[in-house]
Amino acid sequence: MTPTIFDTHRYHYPQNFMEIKPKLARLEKAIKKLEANLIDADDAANVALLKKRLNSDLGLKVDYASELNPDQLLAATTIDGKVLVIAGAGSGKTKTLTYRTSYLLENGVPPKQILLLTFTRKAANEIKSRAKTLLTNTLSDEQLSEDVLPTSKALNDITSGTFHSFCNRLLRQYSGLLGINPRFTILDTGDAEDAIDLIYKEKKYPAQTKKQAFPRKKTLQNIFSTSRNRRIPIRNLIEDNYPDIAIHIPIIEQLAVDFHEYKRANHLYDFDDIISQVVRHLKSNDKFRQLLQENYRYIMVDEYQDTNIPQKQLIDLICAPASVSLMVVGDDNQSIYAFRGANYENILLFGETYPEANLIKLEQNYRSTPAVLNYINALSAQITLGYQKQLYSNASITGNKPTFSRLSDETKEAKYIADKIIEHKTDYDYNDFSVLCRTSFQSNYVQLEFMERHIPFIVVGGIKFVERRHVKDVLAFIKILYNPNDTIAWHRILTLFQGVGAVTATRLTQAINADNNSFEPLLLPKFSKKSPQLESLHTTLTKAQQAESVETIIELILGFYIPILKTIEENWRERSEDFRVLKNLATEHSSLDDFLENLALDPPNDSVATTSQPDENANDKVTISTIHSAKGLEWPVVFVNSLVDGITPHHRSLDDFEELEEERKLFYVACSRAKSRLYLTAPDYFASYSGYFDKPSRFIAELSADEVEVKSSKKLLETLASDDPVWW
DNA sequence: TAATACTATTTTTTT
DNA sequence: AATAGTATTA
Repeated sequence: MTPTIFDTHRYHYPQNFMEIKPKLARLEKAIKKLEANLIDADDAANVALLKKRLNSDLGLKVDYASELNPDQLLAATTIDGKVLVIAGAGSGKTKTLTYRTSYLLENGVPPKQILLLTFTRKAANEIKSRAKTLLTNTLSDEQLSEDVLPTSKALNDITSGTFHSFCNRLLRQYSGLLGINPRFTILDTGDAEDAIDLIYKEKKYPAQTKKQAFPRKKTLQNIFSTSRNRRIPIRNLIEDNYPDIAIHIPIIEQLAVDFHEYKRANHLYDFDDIISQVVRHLKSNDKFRQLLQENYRYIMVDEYQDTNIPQKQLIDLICAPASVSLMVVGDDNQSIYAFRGANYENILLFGETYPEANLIKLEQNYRSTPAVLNYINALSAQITLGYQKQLYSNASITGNKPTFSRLSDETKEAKYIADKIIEHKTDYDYNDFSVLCRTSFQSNYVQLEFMERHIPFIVVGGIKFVERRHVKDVLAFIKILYNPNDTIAWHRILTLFQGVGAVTATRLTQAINADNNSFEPLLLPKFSKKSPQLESLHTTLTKAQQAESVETIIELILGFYIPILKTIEENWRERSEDFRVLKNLATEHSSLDDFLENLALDPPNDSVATTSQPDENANDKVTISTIHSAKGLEWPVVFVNSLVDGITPHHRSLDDFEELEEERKLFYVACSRAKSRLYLTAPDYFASYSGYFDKPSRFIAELSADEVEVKSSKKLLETLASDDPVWW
């Protein structure tokens, strides 16, 4: 093997490899087991099987065999049993799911029996609409009117969406059977943090010590969520990952219980509850479980590598009967959501969970040039654990090798990217470029540079529309109208007023809930004397309650809220722009619950404020995105910046083997977005409160120069040549 | 006692 | 920029 680009001995690697060795051994065993059940399109027996499936007199309308490659064809037409499809980057995963959906319908599977779970609602809708096109466009008008139209209409009856939207619907639809209130509201992460904070302050737990501060609400929410999604007791989680706060464990454990009870009492569900509560009901309620097992007979799960334990349990509970068909699709190289509780082991242990399961691999890549493909295959080889895979392409033109350039600082790095975009602009549109960043902060210099150079761009990732303070405020009003028990929303609104603080807000909320959720306590002198606005809040809410449409409700709320916003935010005018977006969204929804559900579970990620020049070049823009938000997307020219060890991989992941592996996969995701040109860049150093980083990313250093062209500055070599003490 | 003004500290990725 | 803790004001 050719020597690596830089000396990797200069990086320190995690030391906990030995501790997790037994776990890795178990995973390896499960992988081997499933590899033995590989259905390979090269196998003559499988080819014969395919012919039998397709050549019989089923009268299939779509010509599956000529439109799919042999492996895709196997995946699309294997409809019985449990199957894992490993779909490499750019291997036509969505296409395969589309054709499989169409194949199921053509084989007479009732659409109501199909459940399609995806990572985003957009992905689900894309599969459905493409399947519809497939079933209608390929046929003559004559055929269309006869048998296919009903089939394509049937697509509307397929249950599809994200895990969260599916479970949310179940909870509301089966509320009677489950004995719960269907008019619950959803707490996003920020709301959950506020709730935890509120409970902590109300309960006045005895302080354990003053020496070590009690953790922040954000940390607490994170601990609770991770504990549930990864099934790790709070105590173990804190001892392992937050040793500083171990002294507070008893209170944190109590707080977790109180938080849970609080949510149940007030009909509040956080993101984790939505899934976990359904799982809990599935386990304990036989009727509910049987009902779902009878309803859903053909289940497809996309992005399986990013499922967490409760999501896996949900699938397993519904798919328990052998007769239920399950196909999970994913790429173990692209599991990048462990921080959110995703468990990369799920996809690796599929063969252990379902001993009879089969494996199909899609390895032909339709996205990248061979030069790019060589590079991402080399990256893939660095990933320790996973299914055997080698992406290949039939493209004849090799294309350009990815390049790695080191610039003196972040400004120069941004300039370099802008220069390259201008250089290539003659051959490409702005739409064809994207800049992918490890953290949203890493895009700041790029944004500034683009603004100066008048390069239009759109920012994806980072603070989202619904997380903006003023949007959350307005939504709080709507939540109250839907679920007057939403104490978190009440608290948010009441503390907006001068003269009303946490204490008054809590008392008032309690008074309202105690009065059968009537708004009358707002008018009680003991409260109304605190702020004159309480009375006008009462008027506004009462009017809004009688309003006909979501739009009217928002108009009423804005009339009340904007004057308040003026007093608390300097840039209220700018912020008010977002309300236009909100009103537009409102027109798309007929009911409050529909509107709230969509904002919580399928939030719009682009808002007006994050685009550079409104209207001008309206549709031709460079995408600046976090790597996470870029998953599943592709661009002809991709830049990956900040490739400094400490940013990519992130310094918080350097000490843990599994976390470092995830960073590696994250880099793999970034690079595999590129179709023909891949530019990797790093500044000479990066300095912030978190540390000083000046080595190029180890992910660059580990590879040989065969796959990547290094355009190194002198500084890079100097950095690596100096004999730094290891603890630097 | 409650609200708010001020100060020090901390910010990876997100359905 | 947001949060937590502390000091000050009503």
